[in-house]
Amino acid sequence: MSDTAKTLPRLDESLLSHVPPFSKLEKRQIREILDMASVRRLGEGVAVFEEGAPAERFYMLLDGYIRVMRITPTGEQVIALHIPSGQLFGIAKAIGRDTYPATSVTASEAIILSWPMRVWDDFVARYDGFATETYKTLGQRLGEMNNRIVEMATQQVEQRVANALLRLINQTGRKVEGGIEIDFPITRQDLSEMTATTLHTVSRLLSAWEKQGLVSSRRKRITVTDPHRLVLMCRGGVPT
Amino acid sequence: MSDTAKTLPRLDESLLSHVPPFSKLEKRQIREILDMASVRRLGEGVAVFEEGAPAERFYMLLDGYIRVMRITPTGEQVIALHIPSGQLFGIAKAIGRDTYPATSVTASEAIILSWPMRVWDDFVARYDGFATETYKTLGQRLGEMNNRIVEMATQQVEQRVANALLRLINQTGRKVEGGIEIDFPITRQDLSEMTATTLHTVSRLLSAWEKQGLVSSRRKRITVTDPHRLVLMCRGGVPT
DNA sequence: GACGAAGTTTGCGGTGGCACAAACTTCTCA
DNA sequence: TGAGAAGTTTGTGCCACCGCAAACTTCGTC
Repeated sequence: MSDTAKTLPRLDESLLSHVPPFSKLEKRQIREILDMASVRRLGEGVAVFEEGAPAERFYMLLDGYIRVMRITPTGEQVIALHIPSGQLFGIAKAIGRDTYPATSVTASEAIILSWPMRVWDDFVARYDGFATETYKTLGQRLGEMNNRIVEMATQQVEQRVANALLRLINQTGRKVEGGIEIDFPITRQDLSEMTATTLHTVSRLLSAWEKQGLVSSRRKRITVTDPHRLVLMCRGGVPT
Repeated sequence: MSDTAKTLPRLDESLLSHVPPFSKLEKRQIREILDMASVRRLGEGVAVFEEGAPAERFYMLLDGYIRVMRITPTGEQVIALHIPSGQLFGIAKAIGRDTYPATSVTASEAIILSWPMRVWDDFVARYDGFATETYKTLGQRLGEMNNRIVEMATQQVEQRVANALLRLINQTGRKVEGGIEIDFPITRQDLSEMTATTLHTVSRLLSAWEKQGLVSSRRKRITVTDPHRLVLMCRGGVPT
């Protein structure tokens, strides 16, 4: 289970000192927290925990990206959201659950800390700002889910895909020459699972947008070259 | 604003003593809480608060039903969920927000208590079990939204409407002769806004189901007469 | 009890985007 | 360097569902 945990060097306090849930703490407290943590370095596409499993640990993503997904009885996958580094995840206890509500998979190479769920209440009680910041990110995710529901209910596929792309570059975008690139490998299939459509339709849309100079893409990589015109796309606007 | 607040008699402790967020408290504490509360009795279809407005108060629904909805820039409405009596709502502070994330409208006549948001932190700190129970209902709502996303992404209209009906009778159902009735007035339009379809399609489905004896409906009232066969409908099963 | 408003039913035609299929490109690893 | 796997592109046919339209029913109200 915790194979790679011991192989890494002792963790430095600076790792957590600028991460919101811990930013108000003193060095001494961060030391305490780090000493309780396990570290793991994971490759791409590795499951951190599965939907329905007992929530025995909670996690902090130090580097990389996490994809939160659910699987239907018929085997279809739906991607709920992506988590960027610096956020807690798997915090079932915060919403009064004792099993994980969804599956978490690494969307890129990732480094994660984790603690046994039993120390959760301690964290909340002892560390100033921890609870507040945690519930703030919870609120953000809730808002995001809310938006997705509205989108799926009212928008066409084209607009949903455009929205998904914009959200990705906002949250996980990296400036490169000629635009903003999504910072982790993402396939047409992934994008289709985020927008409730098929990889074929996503492929067609991206091809069309590429011809119009809105995006440029390689295998598993997508760069948005003209975010502004992509925004217009979201409002149901017809191109050119 | 708070016109009807004073017209009601002094509130009895028994009102809150069995409601989860307060069930662990002593009579004395409940008295404190009630003395801080404003009461309002509202008719059907009245907005309690609007999306985006500053979250100045939080609410407890004592009787009736609340519909949580969002409105798109183009004026389309999407119903996010229904809240049954005994639950808190408008608890923006719990998710680190200072504006309401959605609009709340009464789905039936309703009686609501409310407190200024400034006492929220006091409630959390002073009253045992308040925070825990609050986050539990938050978790339930989150889970419900999550399910809706998966449904909308993977299921056909017929299955979504069946699911919505079942959810409604589970959460807000009332046993009547010949089945379980949804406990508040609900139109085809409402149902369509819950399932991302049109009132026409909902009407057609209900008509078909009525002929098959699955449901029976009058204007603004729907009774599920054969929940079991409706469950089969959700799995994509074709009717007899 | 008659009028209007609100809610419901039903018909019909059009279409967005899915299902199926097949070829092509890019990566990985031996 | 070559073979297979993984990911992408593109074409074709079709149908579930929406949009529009019109008639009908139920309810509230003066």
